[in-house]
Amino acid sequence: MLKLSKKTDYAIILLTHLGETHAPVSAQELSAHYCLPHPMTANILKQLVTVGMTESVRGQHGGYVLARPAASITLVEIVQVMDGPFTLVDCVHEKGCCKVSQHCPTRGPLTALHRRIEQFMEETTLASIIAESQLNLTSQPSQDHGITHLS
Amino acid sequence: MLKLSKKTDYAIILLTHLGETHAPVSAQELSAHYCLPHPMTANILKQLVTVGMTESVRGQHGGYVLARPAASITLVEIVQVMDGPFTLVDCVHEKGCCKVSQHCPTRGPLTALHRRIEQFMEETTLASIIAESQLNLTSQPSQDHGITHLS
DNA sequence: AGCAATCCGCACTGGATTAGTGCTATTTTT
DNA sequence: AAAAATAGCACTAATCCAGTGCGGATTGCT
Repeated sequence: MLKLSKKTDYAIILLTHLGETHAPVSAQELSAHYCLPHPMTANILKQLVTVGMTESVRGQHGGYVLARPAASITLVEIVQVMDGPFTLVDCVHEKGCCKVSQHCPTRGPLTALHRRIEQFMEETTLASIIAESQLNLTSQPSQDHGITHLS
Repeated sequence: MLKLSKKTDYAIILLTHLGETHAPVSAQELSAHYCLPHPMTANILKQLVTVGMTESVRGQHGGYVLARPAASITLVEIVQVMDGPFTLVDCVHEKGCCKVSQHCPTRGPLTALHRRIEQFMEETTLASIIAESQLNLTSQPSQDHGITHLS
């Protein structure tokens, strides 16, 4: 199913929020603000700390902040942290059998597709996501509702 | 997990094979040739018939052939048939809650990514896949083995 | 006529992955 | 000392994918 996991989706939202503020934001605030289940939010934020994308401030009035500039965090990195390594297809055809399809017909086009997706996700940084979301805020609120559904 | 299902992968391989031949090919031949489980192969081919991508020839010496010219079958179509509708994220934020994030920060960049992937998969037809795979056949067999692993 | 090969359509099972939950400890501020 | 917050576990439930199986219909060969 060519889709991003919810965790990845949540992570992007949370990181975007952190990138827009400077003071630490607690997991509770974030989950309340975006109507996400608290434990989920907490887990994701913890995971982001372990990979060095965010830093945590403990104690009362603690919370999370970005550990690195938003421009240095790429979409591909977020996806790989939350979703695991990005592979369009795992090459099932490794076994000695089927020597005929050593040049598997799918490999060429699928590696091409893979690279395109990867490249775009490398170009897309958290900073550009934030920039784009703020552009949308300044435009009309309920203008483009018909296009919001993907596919 | 941003990846194609095996069924989709198999379907591409099978369709590619059908696109290269003219006589009907049986499910058995195909599964033997690519070392795929027979029932799987049969199921995929059946499904491709129901959506009009292939036609079946019953009886002895029967099998499957493409129902349409390879150039008219796009990758996006194959993916959607086997994997279901292509949506990068299903917008979880539909409920009345969270009005603040009506312009969800992820929507902009993710719809952009979505459209790029979709566009590439629309441009990629079965015919172009076949063409590319035949190009590789003429070149050296074991030249580009290091790049075969995606990601 | 009969047999064998093949497709047809449906339903089922097992395993993996995702989504989401819970609890206890530790740190910091008040 | 109490409250607010993160840290680090491990666990459960649900969904989805991969793969299997079977009874039936159709066609070709002998």
